Amino acid sequence: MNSELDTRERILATARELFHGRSYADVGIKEICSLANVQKGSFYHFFPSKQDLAMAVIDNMSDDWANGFVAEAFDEALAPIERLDYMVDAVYYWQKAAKSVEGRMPGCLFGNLALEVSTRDEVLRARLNAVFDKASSRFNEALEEAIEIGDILPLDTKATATAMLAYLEGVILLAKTRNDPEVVRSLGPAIKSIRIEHKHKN
Amino acid sequence: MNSELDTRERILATARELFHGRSYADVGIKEICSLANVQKGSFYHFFPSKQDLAMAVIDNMSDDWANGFVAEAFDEALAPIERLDYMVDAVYYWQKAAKSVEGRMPGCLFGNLALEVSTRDEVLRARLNAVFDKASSRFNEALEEAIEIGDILPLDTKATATAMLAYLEGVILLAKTRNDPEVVRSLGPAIKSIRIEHKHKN
DNA sequence: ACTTGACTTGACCGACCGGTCTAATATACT
DNA sequence: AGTATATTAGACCGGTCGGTCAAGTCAAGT
Repeated sequence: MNSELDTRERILATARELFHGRSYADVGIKEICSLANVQKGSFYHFFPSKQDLAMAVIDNMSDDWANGFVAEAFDEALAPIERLDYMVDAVYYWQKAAKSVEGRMPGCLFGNLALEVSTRDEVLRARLNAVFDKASSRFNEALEEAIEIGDILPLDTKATATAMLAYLEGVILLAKTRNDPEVVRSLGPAIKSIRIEHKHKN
Repeated sequence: MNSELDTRERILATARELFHGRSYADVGIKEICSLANVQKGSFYHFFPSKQDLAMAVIDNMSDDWANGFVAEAFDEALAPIERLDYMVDAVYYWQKAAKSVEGRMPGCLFGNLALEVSTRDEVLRARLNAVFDKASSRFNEALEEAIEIGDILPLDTKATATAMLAYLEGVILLAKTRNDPEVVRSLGPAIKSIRIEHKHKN
């Protein structure tokens, strides 16, 4: 029987929300437990450590993300270039909604965690890196397709895809620092202007 | 007399290094004090709180930055477009050097702090935002000049300048997550491909 | 009926956090 | 010399941190 949403799920959802809205270090296990209506002991029954919880949160968010609006954005029915705009829009609306609820722009959970923990925790860093790789490959597919159908001139799709992801993360970073989602809308579309040519043979 | 480098300066330098190499939350005042060979009491004589220390660190780094390689990069003797490459190079060599010393890529102090604290601390957030504004205006000047001398076609310089800064921060974020400065070198130069056109009149 | 093992409870642990405070000491001015 | 002031020293504070643990509860398996 589901004890009104599996205890584990409740912990996960609460942790995800808190980590996203604040930061890894600022959110304690005690707070997660009380928000999720769970006792400490139960927590440590499901998650051996805070680090393990973070891993689970990353995986969980990554899945939701991949099956949610990223799946929509990179839908093959959309023209490849339009997928980029869709992605930017999705980020914009999400951040805007989050801000109107919490008062602050939370930014990207992965970006936030990456900068916070990657000098301290190899395991989490690697996990976050894998998430970025996966995201970047989505951009890559879109670019390859765009070239194939002649929408854009040939270029180094892998490098450009990574650059686009970097740009998106950078835009979110700046928007969060300004606490203003409109930055995403005004800067975001320029993601389409980024180009990295194939390397010349030396 | 300088007690072998002003106590205050020693605290500042140590804190800057630690905050940059790890994070704001992870570094305690006690650790800063012992590394700087200063007692707690002295610390709180110079800095009313950890937040004030963070402010001072931000200002200090911002000054060093503006008078250091940013001043070099945006030297008016350089062709405007070359300044962008210079900036990317500077970031690359700095991150590479830091990694070879510490084993990890620290990334950008401002970006790191921005994502870590801006949902929690309005004052720090505003300060960081001001730093980004200042940096962005440097890009803006270069772009205006580049247009004036006909190096690039007219565009929305302010928006493009901010986009370029965002891109740089994003590239650093990804590089840090990969713990690989080479990302800066391979992705960085594409900063020149970013363009945001003037808004159409509606 | 009895055992097993997953799950829950909440008290408890040592370590550490940011910050305070009093007393001592060095320095500068008169 | 005497006094005010800037600086240092380090014990101390309440609170929180991540994590442990012994003692249970409860449902399913035999």
